[in-house]
Amino acid sequence: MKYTDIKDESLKASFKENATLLKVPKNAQIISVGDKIIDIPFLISGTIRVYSENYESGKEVLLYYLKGGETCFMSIIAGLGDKISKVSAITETDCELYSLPNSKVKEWQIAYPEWNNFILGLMVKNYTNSIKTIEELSFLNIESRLINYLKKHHTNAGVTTVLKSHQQIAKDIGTSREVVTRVLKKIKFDEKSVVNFK
Amino acid sequence: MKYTDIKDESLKASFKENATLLKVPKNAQIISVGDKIIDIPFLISGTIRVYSENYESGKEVLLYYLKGGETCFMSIIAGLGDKISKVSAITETDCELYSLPNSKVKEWQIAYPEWNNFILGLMVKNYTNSIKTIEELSFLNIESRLINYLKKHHTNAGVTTVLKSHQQIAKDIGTSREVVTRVLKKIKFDEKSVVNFK
DNA sequence: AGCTAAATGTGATTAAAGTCACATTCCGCT
DNA sequence: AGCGGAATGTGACTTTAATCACATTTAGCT
Repeated sequence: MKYTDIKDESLKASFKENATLLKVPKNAQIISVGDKIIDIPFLISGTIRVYSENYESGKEVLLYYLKGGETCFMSIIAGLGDKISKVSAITETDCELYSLPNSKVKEWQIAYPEWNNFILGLMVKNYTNSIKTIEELSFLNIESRLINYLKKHHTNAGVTTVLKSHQQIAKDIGTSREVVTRVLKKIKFDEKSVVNFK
Repeated sequence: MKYTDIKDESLKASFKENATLLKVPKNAQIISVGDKIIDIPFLISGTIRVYSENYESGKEVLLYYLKGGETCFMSIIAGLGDKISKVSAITETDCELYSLPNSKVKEWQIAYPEWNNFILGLMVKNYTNSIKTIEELSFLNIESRLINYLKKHHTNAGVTTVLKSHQQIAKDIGTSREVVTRVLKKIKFDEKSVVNFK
């Protein structure tokens, strides 16, 4: 469920009242590890990449992408907990978003049953997703993980088209550029492939 | 926060009223992938291992252990969502637990602010934990993962003592028994080691 | 004490993925 | 059209961990 689907008029009014509309340019570092989380972003348009990074190795893992109508569960978690972000987030395109003080999350849970449902829905979706990621990392080889990635991150509805560079894909699945190039070439010639290339 | 810390008398009474006390023997498969989740376990005593398994490879990954006073967040998630478990759980020792119909989780969230806080606390703890697992799987080699595992799963307060066989440890961190044996031997001789062995 | 099964130890080999080093191709720009 | 930087392609090599195939040790039991 998206925050844009909220029906309760009074809740909608509260949201408007407390949220600040922000425009953020492409490639802006919205959150870095260690930042204090005071506001929760509710995306109107654009794409935000939420990821975890390891400074020693320079490696990253994608946690999820945020698109219009979505909000960052990790920010909600940080806002409810110690307020310190364990992850980073960067805009991949120009973005418009509402910025909501994290105190509202808890406050509205008591005041608005619909908000409570919304948060529970986020919790189910995001936790399930993180378990899936753990399973992928534990059980699948790079080829399968790449195939899953392509299926998940295509842009057109029917045809699977990924508009990213091999480098970007490599960062998302936590491997190197060469490996992506090689495996991608292998997949092209394999029957397995459900993915169409340019 | 543990469920045993709940203060609200009326909530405590509701819990007593709706929960069923169960005794489960050692090595009982409490939940398997695909099972319908109707009840949420609240552990009184004993240890339950919650894990994800891959049938093709026979591999597993530990998600977490449950001990006295704890409850299974994955069950709560399943109970709130499609009710189908994506994970498995087995008792590692004889266990005593309260079994609570999953419908109460949502119901009490509205009725009892303390319950709402309890669920939010679980959410923060479990989500944070799952992100940590993702980071470990992505960034650390087996040696570091094993060290982290030993630190986390020791039994005595001061001295790190793990009472499991190499086979069990291997299952938990998703590798093979030989690798655990080898790495464990290496760690013993390394300065790195913070772990005491028998 | 002696038997057995479980647990641990270890070398050799294989497989998967990461790294290095460089060639080639593509694409935006004036 | 042509220049330059980004993106892709590829061989060779290294590293890490998994697998195989046994040997040895330990612990529980009568």
